[in-house]
Amino acid sequence: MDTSPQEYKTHLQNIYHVTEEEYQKLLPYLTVKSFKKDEFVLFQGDVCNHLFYVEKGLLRSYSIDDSGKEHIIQFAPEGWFMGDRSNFLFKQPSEYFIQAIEDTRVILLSQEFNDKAEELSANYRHYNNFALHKHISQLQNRITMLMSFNAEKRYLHFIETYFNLTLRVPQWMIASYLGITPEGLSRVRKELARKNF
Amino acid sequence: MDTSPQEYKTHLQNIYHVTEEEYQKLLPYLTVKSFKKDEFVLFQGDVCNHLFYVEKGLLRSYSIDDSGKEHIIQFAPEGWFMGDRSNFLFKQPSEYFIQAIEDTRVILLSQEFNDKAEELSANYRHYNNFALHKHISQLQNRITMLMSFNAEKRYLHFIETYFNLTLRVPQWMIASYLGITPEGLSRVRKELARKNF
DNA sequence: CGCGTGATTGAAACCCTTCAAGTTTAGTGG
DNA sequence: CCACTAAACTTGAAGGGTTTCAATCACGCG
Repeated sequence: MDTSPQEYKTHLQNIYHVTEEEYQKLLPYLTVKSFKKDEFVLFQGDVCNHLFYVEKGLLRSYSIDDSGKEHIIQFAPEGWFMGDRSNFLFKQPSEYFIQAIEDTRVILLSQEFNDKAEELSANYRHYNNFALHKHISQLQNRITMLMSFNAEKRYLHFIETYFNLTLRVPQWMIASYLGITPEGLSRVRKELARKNF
Repeated sequence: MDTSPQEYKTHLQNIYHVTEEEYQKLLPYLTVKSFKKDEFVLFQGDVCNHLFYVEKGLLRSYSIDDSGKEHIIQFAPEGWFMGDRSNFLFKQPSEYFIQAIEDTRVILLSQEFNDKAEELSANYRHYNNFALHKHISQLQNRITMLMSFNAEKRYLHFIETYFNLTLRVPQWMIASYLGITPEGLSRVRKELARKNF
């Protein structure tokens, strides 16, 4: 066991206002797991049976396209969720890898947890609905960015939105997330420095 | 009134297995509205108070970026939903325009409808959850496509996925959806014809 | 018929990638 | 703690895919 059950509770209280009674009923559906830097949380092709809540550390999810190129889908630092949401519910093989960028401790939430929590608490239902809509909003912004921003704008948008990550994530991963090459990003940064940004 | 209430029912039955009793309670939260070709269903900046279910016709949603360029977010033919999901729940001003590409009849679902339906029916909750996850899955695919496909692949992917739309939607709109210029798409098509595709 | 919109085509320009080489940084074992 | 090595980052030159701009063609509709 990685952490005491008490820690779960704090997280559920943070996530939504869980009662003691609900908490006792949900406890069996939660697991804590730790991953070392570079370790894989999920492999492409495996079924993603859990949603991962990052307690500490940093995860990334990415796919590999036909030409063997990596594309980073998402970063998840402390307090964020990670998972192949599109295949979690449908129990399809995941299209993504999930890997630890730092030593990371995650809470695993199973589909049963979700079902049970939704059954028990209207509060959780609202919270979950909120989270899904937030996710949609974020994906939509990403699409808009990919369609209308050039490399420089994308990078500026990234450091504006995820400033804390720019220091923890290697540059080539940021490039991959932005849909440009590492060389491309290097040149963008050089140009920004020249304009003494 | 555009259509008889009876038509609503069929749609709710299609969407999920609504009972007669539930249906009677939900009826007040639904409206039907018709739009002529090119008419606007929603303007950027307005609050999107409804989700739109397309009964007949075809809608598009799009944003306009800083340089004045249109970017098509989504098409919605019969049986599809349309709406600014990211701002519907949060009642924020919409970032998108929604416009009718053909004469279109839609059912307007208010937030109250959603709340009420979720309260009444576990069936609806599951359905709604399913729909949100499907939406996430679709957005994720779009991002992967934008990051790893060139113009030709994007177009081939489009006609494979939405073949019925290629005949109803003007070419420049498809180009906008794919994130390329109309000229670019024209050249892609020429090249595909040359390779007698 | 003529006008406006959409589609096509060509030439030049641009942004970004690719490839290759060099430099810096970070981690490991002696 | 230094030396060594691999990985990350930088830089340059060449090339490719797409855009931009402008002109032309095709078509549908009042």
